[in-house]
Amino acid sequence: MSDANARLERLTSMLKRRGIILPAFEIHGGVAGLYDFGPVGGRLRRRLVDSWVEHWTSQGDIVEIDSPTITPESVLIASGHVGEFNDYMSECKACSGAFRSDHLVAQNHPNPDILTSEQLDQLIAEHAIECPTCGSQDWNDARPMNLMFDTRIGAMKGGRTAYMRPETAQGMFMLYPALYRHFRNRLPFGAVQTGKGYRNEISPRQGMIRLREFNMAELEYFIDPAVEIEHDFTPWTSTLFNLVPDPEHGEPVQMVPGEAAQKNVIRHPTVAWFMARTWSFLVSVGIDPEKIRFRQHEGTEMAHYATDCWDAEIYGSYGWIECVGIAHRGCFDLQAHESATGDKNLRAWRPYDVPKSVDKTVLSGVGSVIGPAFRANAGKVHDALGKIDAPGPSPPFELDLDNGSTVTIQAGMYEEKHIQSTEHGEWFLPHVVEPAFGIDRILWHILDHAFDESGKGDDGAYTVLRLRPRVAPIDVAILPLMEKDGLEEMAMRIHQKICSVRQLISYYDGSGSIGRRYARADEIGVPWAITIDHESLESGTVTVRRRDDGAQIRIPVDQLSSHLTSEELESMF
RNA sequence: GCGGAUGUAGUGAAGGGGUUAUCACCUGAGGUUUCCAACCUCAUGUCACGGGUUCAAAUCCCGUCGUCCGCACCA
Repeated sequence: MSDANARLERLTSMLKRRGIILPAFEIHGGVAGLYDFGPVGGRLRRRLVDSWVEHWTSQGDIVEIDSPTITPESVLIASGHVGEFNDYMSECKACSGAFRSDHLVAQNHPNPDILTSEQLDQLIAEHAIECPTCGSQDWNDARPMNLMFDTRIGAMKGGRTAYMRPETAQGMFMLYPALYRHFRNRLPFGAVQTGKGYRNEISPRQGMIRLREFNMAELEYFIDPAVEIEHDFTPWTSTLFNLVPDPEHGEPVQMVPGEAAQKNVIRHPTVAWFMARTWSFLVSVGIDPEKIRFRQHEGTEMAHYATDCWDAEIYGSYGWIECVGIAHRGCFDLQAHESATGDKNLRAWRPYDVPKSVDKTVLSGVGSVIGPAFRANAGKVHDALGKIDAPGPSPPFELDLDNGSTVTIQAGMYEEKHIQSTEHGEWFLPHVVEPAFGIDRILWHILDHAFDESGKGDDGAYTVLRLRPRVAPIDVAILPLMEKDGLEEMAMRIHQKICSVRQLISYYDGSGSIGRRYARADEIGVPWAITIDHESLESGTVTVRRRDDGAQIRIPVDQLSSHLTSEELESMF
């Protein structure tokens, strides 16, 4: 076994032993692709998600929403997920190549998309379809590849088909009208949502990398495609990003994001800007900047909705893993929902710089004549006349109505009407830039990058989880030097006081030698350990030990929670 | 879904047709200890599930389930 695999096993078993990440439902045998966050991991995840939400909402034009995970089928039909996820696959028995069954029979059927698996198998057999890879004609039966968990809304047969959402994004699109009102009809604006997404993976592998139920965090940023946003790239003027463009577009380069946008390596400046903001987030929660790269999707691998997509990949025990997808989705989703529902509220209003005035003369039916003459068709006649610029053909003339019939218009049935109006703008479909984060994958890499076994002394074998304080599950360990002479009472009081402070969590540990307790705290990444000794009883001061180097200072106990809250302990060493 | 491997305490491992299943770490209690996994004593906790063979199954056989690895799949 390689060293890397051995390290991975030690990390995994530590995560399980210390209650960070554990296989779910284990007493019932476990289920691949489902994990629990334990007493330590649960808080780590919460801190990570909170950091993420704060990172985006601090921008000022982004709000948080939350929508159901159960999603009616029609939503996912409109979004394309049902079509995309419902394909049948055929596998070649000879070379194990897997192909979409409908593509295999595309030449043999006008609309293979609608065929059942039996029909597909029959067509493949009839036409002796060859495997595109190896030429064999021996196929396994077509099987559906729907990766969504289905369910029903409502009991019994009357229930409506629904799916567990495969992404959170649709919730933001459903709420577009509410967001548009909230932001007083002004683009750009965005919404974030964090929560669970579901994919019924055929065979989940690689631990936290491919899950059946996973934590997502997605941002939809709505922009006017006609307006070039001036993004401020100055925070990253000396930060070189590792960029791996689509091979058709160029070689991997290191470049600051502003330049990459300017030189069109990244095609859209807003995409570049979100890539930069994403980089900053990842680094702020403890991802090693050396292990981040951005890779552009190739045309063939692009999701069905995306027009340009860059993945943030993080390097860890499983190699380079896609952890964030930043996609320019164009107007795909809003348009899809608009045409599926006919809803008129999925657009934004763009005022013209100079209002367009309309000044024309058209024909206008005379109601008192047309009404009796055409009765039920009168309305259509009015509409058709209104489209004819004055003076129009000389009467009598034939007029085509939009219901296909033709009527004869006599003089006196209409008059000329002068129309003068001003158009101040137009309705358009906003475009969307979507950064979508796989929280579990990021969390995994935080742990992976923080897991330090370099040890101290000769024997090595000392584990420290070097988590950033902002994501550390526990802020501080409270350790009485010994559990006697009143040290334990004082320690317990401090512990309870810290825990009562908003956003702070401590834990009390009085068992084992002081060194063992430091080691336990280090292993789950507690950044600070407070030790209460006899001097504490007399002077009201305690020692603060820094996880990363064991250095200690002594501070008054009543300053503890304020120092922890303000994160200024670091500067006191 | 296919092929291979595998399932023994919280973790990691050893063992194996025989009645009390072993070891280390971990965890807990007590002792000791005035700051970095010290030490001593004690304790909790385990053979995935179901069936078969057998006087006796954790061990052998069959099945199921789970897990791991490879193939394939993977917005």
